[in-house]
Amino acid sequence: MPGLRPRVPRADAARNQVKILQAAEEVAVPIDEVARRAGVGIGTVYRHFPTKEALFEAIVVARLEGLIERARGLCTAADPGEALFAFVSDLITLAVEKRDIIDELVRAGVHTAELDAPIKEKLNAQVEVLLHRAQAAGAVRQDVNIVDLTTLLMGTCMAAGQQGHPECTGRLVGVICDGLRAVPRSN
Amino acid sequence: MPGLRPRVPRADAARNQVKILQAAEEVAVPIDEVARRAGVGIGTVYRHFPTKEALFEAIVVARLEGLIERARGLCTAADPGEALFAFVSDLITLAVEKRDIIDELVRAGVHTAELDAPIKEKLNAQVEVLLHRAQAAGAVRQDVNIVDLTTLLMGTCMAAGQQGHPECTGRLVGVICDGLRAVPRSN
DNA sequence: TACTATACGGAACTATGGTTCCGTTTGTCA
DNA sequence: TGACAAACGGAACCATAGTTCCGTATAGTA
Repeated sequence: MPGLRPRVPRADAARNQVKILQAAEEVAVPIDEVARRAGVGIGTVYRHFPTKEALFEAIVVARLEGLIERARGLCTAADPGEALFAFVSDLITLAVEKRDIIDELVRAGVHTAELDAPIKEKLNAQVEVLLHRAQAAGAVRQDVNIVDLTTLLMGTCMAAGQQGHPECTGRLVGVICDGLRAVPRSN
Repeated sequence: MPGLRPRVPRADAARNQVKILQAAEEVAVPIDEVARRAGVGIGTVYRHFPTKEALFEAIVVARLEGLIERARGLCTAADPGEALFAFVSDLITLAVEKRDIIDELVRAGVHTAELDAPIKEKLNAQVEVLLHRAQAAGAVRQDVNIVDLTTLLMGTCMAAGQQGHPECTGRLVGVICDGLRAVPRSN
């Protein structure tokens, strides 16, 4: 049963995989451009990632994993409210810094929806923990749910990433966090 | 000087222009699909709009004009705060309803940035009036500016439009408006 | 060092979708 | 009701960008 073989990759292959991933992070689309920047041939890119989508997905997954980690870390913070707000702030700041990828993703067509579900689920679950803790502590209004929160965050990340006004970041975070803190009104 | 001729279009041409515009509103991309839905030939689409971009731009401009109108109407409302919040609410609701166009626009590649500048400027100016009035009335925090506001709105429209959760709309609007109302904190 | 599985490079191919062109049709007007 | 400018239809064309294929190069190993 050859399926059990660990499949040790050749050294150059491992190196190239990293180069490709890095190149794709910095560039906007065309595969041959990614190849060029990574200093490899097109064929090599395809050897590592069967399809352009797969390549992007790999990048996104890596990024999401980072966020999950961040969220997990904040779950045990002393102040649950501040923990959630810190997460919001980090996320949006990151989106602004790495705007090319964000709007690549957006433009590449709402992969958001199709993307590897399990990882999104994991992130969602982790953020939900943050949200619930913050709500339990009375730091965040009761009426918002995880879907509301992620929608709000997704949107702000996209918008903040697109139009290049990094100086707004702080205020955007401020408005959103204050909005989350507020007591719901009737209107 | 033939340039002064009013250029009266033929009746069928006028009719087709409308059909094309309507078809393009409902569909996602391909020109030939737009043509099919409009019940005209591809050539006809191109007779009316020199390029695909021009077609989309025409739609966006029309839509923005509607928003400008709406904003203008709200400028004289008795309660400046509520006027701004009403605008926010309308805008986001509209984005959710017409989500196909929104994310078409987004996906079509941040035309947002390139788009016919004057009309954007006009909308911006009009919304700015709403914002300033609301701030003067003490209904909205002083630290947000027009760029912050539009970024926030753009983002929420995109996100709300994309992932299809219309039931969140109300809460999103709520969070944002409350965030705008809040007094800025130091953190 | 020789051998081979693994990996590489990139030309060629394909699919998609925008745009052009021109022969045909039709609205308008005398 | 001609006559003709205006408008139409859609096949053909072109560009872009993703993907395949296969001959060549090389890391790893005996």
